[in-house]
Amino acid sequence: MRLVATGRAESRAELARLSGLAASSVSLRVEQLIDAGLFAEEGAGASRGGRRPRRLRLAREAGVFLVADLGAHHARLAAADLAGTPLAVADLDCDIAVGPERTLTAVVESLRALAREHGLHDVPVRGVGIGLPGPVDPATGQVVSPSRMPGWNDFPVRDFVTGHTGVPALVENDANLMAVGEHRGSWPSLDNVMVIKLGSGIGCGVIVAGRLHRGRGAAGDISHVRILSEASVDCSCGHPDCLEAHASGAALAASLAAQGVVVEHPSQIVDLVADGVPQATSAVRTAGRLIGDVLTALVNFFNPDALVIGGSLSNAEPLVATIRGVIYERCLPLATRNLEIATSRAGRDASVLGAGHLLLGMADDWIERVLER
Amino acid sequence: MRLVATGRAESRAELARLSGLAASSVSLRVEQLIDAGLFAEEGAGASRGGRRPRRLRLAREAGVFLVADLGAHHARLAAADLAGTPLAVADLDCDIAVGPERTLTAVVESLRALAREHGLHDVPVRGVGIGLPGPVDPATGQVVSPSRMPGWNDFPVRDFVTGHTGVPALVENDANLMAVGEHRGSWPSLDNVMVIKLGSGIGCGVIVAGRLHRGRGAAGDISHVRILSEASVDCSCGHPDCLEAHASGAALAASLAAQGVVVEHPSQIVDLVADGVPQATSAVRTAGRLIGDVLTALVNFFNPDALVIGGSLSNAEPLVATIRGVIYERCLPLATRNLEIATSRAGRDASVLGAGHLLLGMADDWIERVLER
DNA sequence: CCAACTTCCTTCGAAATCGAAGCCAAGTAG
DNA sequence: CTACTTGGCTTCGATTTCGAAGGAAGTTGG
Repeated sequence: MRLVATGRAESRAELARLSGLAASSVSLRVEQLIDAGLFAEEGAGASRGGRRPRRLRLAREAGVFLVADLGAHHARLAAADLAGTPLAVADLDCDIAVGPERTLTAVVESLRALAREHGLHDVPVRGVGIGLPGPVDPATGQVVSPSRMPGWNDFPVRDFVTGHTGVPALVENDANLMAVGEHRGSWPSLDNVMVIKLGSGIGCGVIVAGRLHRGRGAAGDISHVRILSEASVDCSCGHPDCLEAHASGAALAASLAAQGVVVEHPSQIVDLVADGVPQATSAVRTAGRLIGDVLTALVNFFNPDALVIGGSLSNAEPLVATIRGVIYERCLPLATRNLEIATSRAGRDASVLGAGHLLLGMADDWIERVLER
Repeated sequence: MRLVATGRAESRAELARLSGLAASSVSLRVEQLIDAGLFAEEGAGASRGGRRPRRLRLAREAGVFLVADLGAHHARLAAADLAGTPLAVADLDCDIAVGPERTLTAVVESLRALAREHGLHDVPVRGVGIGLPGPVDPATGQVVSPSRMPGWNDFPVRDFVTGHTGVPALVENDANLMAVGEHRGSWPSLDNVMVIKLGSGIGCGVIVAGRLHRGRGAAGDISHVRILSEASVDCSCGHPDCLEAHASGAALAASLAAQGVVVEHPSQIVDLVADGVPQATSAVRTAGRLIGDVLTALVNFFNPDALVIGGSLSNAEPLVATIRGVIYERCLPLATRNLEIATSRAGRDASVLGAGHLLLGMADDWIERVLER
């Protein structure tokens, strides 16, 4: 089912090749899935020199996932099919600082409304995904010591959402969702990918051997590395000169404000850079150098196949160019020999795709239930 | 077979529990393995409240692995059982700079002699493992752009060794072997482990999700990260102020030599520190601070369960204490909350154990052949 | 147009795997 | 000492999976 959902297989024959199962076993199980209403047959595919395959796809009635990617003041909502492809999206203003109960209740309500408005009432909801701008304990689905989410510490987000919807819930850090989405959407054949999210904060998600690396829940933090800089700035974490305190969108906004240039959102910095405002360009280049320096050590250590730069600031070309330059200059040739450095391709829907992918990964339970019927 | 070799299972019942196979299937296959001479039954184990299990272990005649861990001027040789436990060890002086053919021929010959001398002539050799102090391409078993191994670049080490022995050969970076061995021997239940090898150079191996992370072959490099320091030193890699140029055993020896203290081998630095020679202690503390700074970023990023410090310098207590202090002070609390920082437990035999573990992992082919007979 | 491939998919007997039941050999409680 | 409990291991019929063979539906080249 996963092979069909990810688009890697479109026919029984491809399923057999990729899964390693015998063709006869594949046929049997595909038939079960069709009978259960999860798969649908859709015409014939292109011939590869012999009989044309009968194309398989997920049935529309197989189900949907509802996904919300929360930021500090904003949530991106989506209803997606089981492959993670968005069927309907919406934006919701909400202040995460009002606490988990109110925020999540509003989000779940809006997700339901979204699905209803787009004629999905007859399609069962198979899971809910929540992206949060803070560290999440994968075992419990709780937020742990978030810096900018008052009231959320140790709140059982997963249980709360499952309780209010009755379906499996996935709770994950926003950068991690983005990393899974980028990998699944744009680099599925690469094993090791690093995804940096440059927005008002600096986040990072890591794919190792094709799977999200969570560590003990804190993996992927790159924002509190000490950097070398002339001016000393204290970071919210209590240490001086963290990367985030110098190079995040929020830090850039503050430094621009000190020069008389007022910005409210990181995307406005991108606009200023595009307009050629010199203070903005210079600030962004400095940030790029700092971020690049930190990434140098991580690229040498982790030796990824690709480094993807996303988040709203990734549209500032000088920023990306500077990062790229620093990495190619300072890293070991062996580490950069085959390294792709690219900007996000999936864009804002990467997290939806990522959540869909992870939700499908925990779908074994309900799939089995559906098949038994 | 792997479960028995690693000591995780000692009876058919344990195999069934851990493998997920049905007890009846386990019994069948164990019988095959015993018939083929790979397993042996050995008395009864401790009762867990019912009938006592019949203990299983690898048969002596099942085979041995031959392992050589090469350094710049020295090789550690061992014959090990299929579990990686050393049955016989030896040391060999050899200069790696004479090139791969001569070095490997001598090593293979000495390994054969070692096995012969210890009465293992009747036991089949199932594989040969070679540890090298440079980057190895996992796909081809070749060394790639090693800095201190003249003549080895792109030499097909694996094919050469297989050609001269007729058995599967494993070629791997020395720090990687050590990492696998430490993980397998001392921290088998942890998923994510970082192992640092502090000797005349600085190496690092990474275990992610229980498996060795190789990246594109260069993963685990931490020695060419730029550090901040007053005195500028050029590194062999062409960049200034790499960690290795300041904090490796070789760098420490050079800096001590400049102060009139002559050392030839990193272990002598440990002796000097133990004797309380102030220049040595001070040098080692400075190195610890630099290494700790670099590790801080990596610990935040990778969020391991354990950080193991090995190599000959790991016996210098002030060095380890300084590293530990820097990490606990600078890392995110979330990253250090459950972090173990320990020194090597397996010591010099870690690489042997690691090679054995990896060789058993690629043993499917010959096991199948043995069973078919 | 036709024969000679290719590839896709299903059919059907063989082989592997499972799981319930039962036997075996210990510990344990009275 | 006996009866009961617990866990280890095997037996045997049911189920799943496999793989060779063959039919179906194409392409390719004369």
